Amino acid sequence: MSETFIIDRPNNFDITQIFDCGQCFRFNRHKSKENTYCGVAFSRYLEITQQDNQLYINTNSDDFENIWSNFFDLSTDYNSILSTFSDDEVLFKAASFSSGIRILRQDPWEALCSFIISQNNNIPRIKGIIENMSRAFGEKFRCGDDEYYAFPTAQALYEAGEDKIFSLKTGFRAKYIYDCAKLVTLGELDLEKIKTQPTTLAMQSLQQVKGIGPKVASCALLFGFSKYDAFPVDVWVKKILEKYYKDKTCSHFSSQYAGIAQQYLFYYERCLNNVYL
DNA sequence: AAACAGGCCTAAA
DNA sequence: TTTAGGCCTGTT
Repeated sequence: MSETFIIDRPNNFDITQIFDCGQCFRFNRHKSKENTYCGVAFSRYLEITQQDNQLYINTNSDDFENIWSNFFDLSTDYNSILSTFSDDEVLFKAASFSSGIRILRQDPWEALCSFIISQNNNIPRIKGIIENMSRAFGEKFRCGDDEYYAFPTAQALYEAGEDKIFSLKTGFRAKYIYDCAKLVTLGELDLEKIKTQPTTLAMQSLQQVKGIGPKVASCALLFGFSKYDAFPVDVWVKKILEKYYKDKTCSHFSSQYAGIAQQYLFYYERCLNNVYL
């Protein structure tokens, strides 16, 4: 339980970039421990520390192999992806700056639900809602002496009902969350099937649901379904396109790694604007 | 106090 | 097919 798994000199791995680039909402910098992030994913609690070019993960080798190796997308060579961006000066600069980012392989339902919550919302409040929602409807589990809550299943939210979801201050998103949870529970929205669909089709499938538009769908696909070619366009990316790519067409970002490019640009531009200070 | 936040829906041109 | 308001809530 209290084993520590160590990775020496991880490639393209910066826990600050990974957890602050806005792709997931349940991990935060540890209150007191330096260089440590902690959070919950896949019904497990994780603490991860990065210092002196080493990674310390509080997990046993079974969970590392079965859960976290996949979660952190360790089998993907980000340097080779990054090198495909070398013909775009702005992008290559952004990518070099953000080269420690990895696109987490999050649970599809959690990613989808989280990005429904994210719409017209700010990150601290998104995190708060998700935490309260997990506390209210997620399965409780223990890690050491402490208790944590898994992200609620679609079925748990469906059974909770729209009113209880609304009471968590989700506002107008409550009915979107409820409807989506219902569809997933009843098998009318098949996330496993969507995982196998090409991105364009997967986008259409998700956008059948009211409350899921292009931004929410593409974020869910990128962060929850590992669709690297999904290209979320939010207010920041709009600004970036205006600022650096005025003369380009949108097909400029249509490679199989467009989503990763987006994330590099997104993080880079937000750092330029001191969003993370 | 009014505007805004990692959008989306609906109604109207 | 594109465009303007409105929307829950919390923060500034």
